[in-house]
Amino acid sequence: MDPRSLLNEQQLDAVTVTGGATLVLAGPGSGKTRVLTHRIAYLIDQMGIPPYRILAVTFTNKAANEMKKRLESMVPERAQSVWLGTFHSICVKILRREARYLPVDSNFTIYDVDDQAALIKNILKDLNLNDKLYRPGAIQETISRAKNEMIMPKQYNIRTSRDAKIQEIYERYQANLRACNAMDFDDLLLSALSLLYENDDVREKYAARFEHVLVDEFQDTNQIQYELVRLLSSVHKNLFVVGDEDQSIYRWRGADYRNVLRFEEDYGNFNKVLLEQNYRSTQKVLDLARSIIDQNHHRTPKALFTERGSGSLIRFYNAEDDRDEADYVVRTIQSEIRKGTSPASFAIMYRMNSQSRMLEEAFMKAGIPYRLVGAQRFYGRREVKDVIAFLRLVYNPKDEVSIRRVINVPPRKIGDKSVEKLAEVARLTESSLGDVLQELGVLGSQSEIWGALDRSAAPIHQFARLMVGWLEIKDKVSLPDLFDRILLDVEYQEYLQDGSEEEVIDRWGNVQELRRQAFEFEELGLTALLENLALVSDQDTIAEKLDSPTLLTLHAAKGLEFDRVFIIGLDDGVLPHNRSFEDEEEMAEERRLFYVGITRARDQLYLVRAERRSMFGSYEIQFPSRFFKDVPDELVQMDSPQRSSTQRGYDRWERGSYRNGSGRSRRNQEDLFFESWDEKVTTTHTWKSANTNRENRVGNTGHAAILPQQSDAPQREKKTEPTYRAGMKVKHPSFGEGMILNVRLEGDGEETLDIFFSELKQQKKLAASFVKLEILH
DNA sequence: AGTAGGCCACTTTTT
DNA sequence: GTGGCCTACT
Repeated sequence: MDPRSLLNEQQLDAVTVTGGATLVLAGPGSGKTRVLTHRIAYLIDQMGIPPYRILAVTFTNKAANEMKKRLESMVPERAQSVWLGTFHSICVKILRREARYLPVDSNFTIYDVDDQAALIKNILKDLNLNDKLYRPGAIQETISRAKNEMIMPKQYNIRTSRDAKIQEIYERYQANLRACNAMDFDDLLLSALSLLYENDDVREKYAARFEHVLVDEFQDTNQIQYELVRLLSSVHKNLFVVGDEDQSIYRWRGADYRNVLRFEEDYGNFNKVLLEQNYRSTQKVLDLARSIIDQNHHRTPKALFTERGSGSLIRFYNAEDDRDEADYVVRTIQSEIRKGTSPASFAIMYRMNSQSRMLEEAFMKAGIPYRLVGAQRFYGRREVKDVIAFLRLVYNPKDEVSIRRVINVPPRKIGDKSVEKLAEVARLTESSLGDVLQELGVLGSQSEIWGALDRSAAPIHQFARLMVGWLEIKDKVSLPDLFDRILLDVEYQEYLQDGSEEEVIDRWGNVQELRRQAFEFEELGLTALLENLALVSDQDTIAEKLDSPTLLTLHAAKGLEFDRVFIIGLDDGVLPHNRSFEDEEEMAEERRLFYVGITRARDQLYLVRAERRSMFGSYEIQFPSRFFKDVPDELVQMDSPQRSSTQRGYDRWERGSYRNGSGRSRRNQEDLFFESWDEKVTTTHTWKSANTNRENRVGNTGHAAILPQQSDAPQREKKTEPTYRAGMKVKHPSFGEGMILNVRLEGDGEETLDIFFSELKQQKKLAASFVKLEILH
């Protein structure tokens, strides 16, 4: 293999650079993966580095698998010995090996968000906390954030009484994880890091082993991951990182692209290589990408260039509504396919998974098969989780979350009361739910616990015996046999029979898919299967070969490329998402997300938006994405019929006529609207009729193109001066007379009023633009 | 203990 | 619009 013939000058520099730390700043499509794989091959083949002394870390399994595949073709056999995987999988590998240093056993279970939520719910029940006030999901996120910042329960900063409660939950949560012999996603990284921090010999062992450490997508590392690679490369100091700050889209997950700057500080005389030649896109695509990303500050400007030629114009379609948007996409693809374009060359990208629905319907109607990445969440399906829970409790009988999940599946007359009783016994005997069940399974009515169980004793005993049976055979029979035995024992197939026919087929099909995986992992065993199930997301399990258009989120699109890319939902509030409106950094990230989407396209890019969009079952008027403001006119060709360029969505943005009508403020108004309505006034009815009216209006006029400017819809009219003052007396059509207590002028020009209504004897918060208030004096 | 019917939150993005 | 979850009934 001669790397010289396959690489450009910059790439070759990166591949062959020696001596310490190297930072490669790689623009999109600049051959980043090629550089990484070639470098690994080069180290093995030319530098004589033993493959097992190389560690390469990626963010997604997809990336890891891709690299594995390429490496395999370059240095056959030897490629397998390279430590190559995601941060999480590498950490698991280390943790299982070094379990003697850990508070868990080597067969620990990995808990996903659902498991975490289940655990938190149990704790909330124990603490008698209202799960409306303490939402398990929110607490889970809070704990996760703390862990990402390396804050342990004891260090948790308490400022409010709620913080105190959260700290208590956090503390119990960690204790329960330990008791369940389990780790959550964050623990995998955090425990690995503290293992290396606290045990010099362990750190030495790994750091001495890894002569070369390579990191992909370095801009997406968080603090913990940064520390991990720093420690793992601390002996040989051959750290090679590849990244692009413009493609950093995981800030919300703790990613900190400033790690690039930290790198520059921590490794004084490092090598820096810029990869600027783009091999993917046409110049038009790159021009657009550049005009979008150049609006972001604090970045290393890159001069991306291509030799692929100018290419065709970016096409823009301003859809009437989200159905029209989906129809446009499908229509366009259909006509291209008829012209001979391969269906697989298309990708449709969107901000939120929920946006795929309309597309799926349109594709189905057109009879075009499609490939959906993520979303559907195979692993989130009830039957899949059930079966995995059975396998997990066999693998790790301390796994209380899994036991609780399936102890009464299929229903065998074991209710909450009985489970709590068992859990109480476990607590008193300082054992686990699994231990208690095992004792019951073995001793039956001889067990001391038996007496306490009354009616549920028999069914519990039955389940316990099954469990003991599985534990006995788990090391003796093959994985598929164990799998079948469990399903037969609990009569799972029969259990799935109720429900509609398609549903049954669907569910059982999912179980069969798991069974197929059990066969696939027959050699590697239960540990590997469960690990794969925990760490490999749906994103990675999509059939590669399918010759169909791909539907995926912008996040999922990173690292991929397609001939023809649609980016849909370019509305303010969708992309950029309205949760980013308040925070400049988050807005910059939305822009990067858009940039990532644009740069996935090789030849043709389509930008699509919709003037109305159904959300939560009702229609909402949308305004064009503010990013349109940075799209140069000369790059765009209009695809919308009956539309002149002045009707192009973003002109309205320029006019500023709806700046106040950003998605965020509209959402707020809606919330306020709901809040302001008393239950007696049948909220939904009022709201629905408002929608129907709006719909009718659109229906009557036929085309959105000849609609009056949506932004001028009367109920959206914005004020720049407060109309109301505290102390004013007003009359509300439903609430009657009231006194204004407080007026707040939001940043977006919206007035929020606190009004005390004397008839209702109630204070209400109202959005001024939403209600017709008569000023009395 | 199981179930039906009503209520509600849901829609960022992922290992 | 819908699925998950709680409550109240059987």
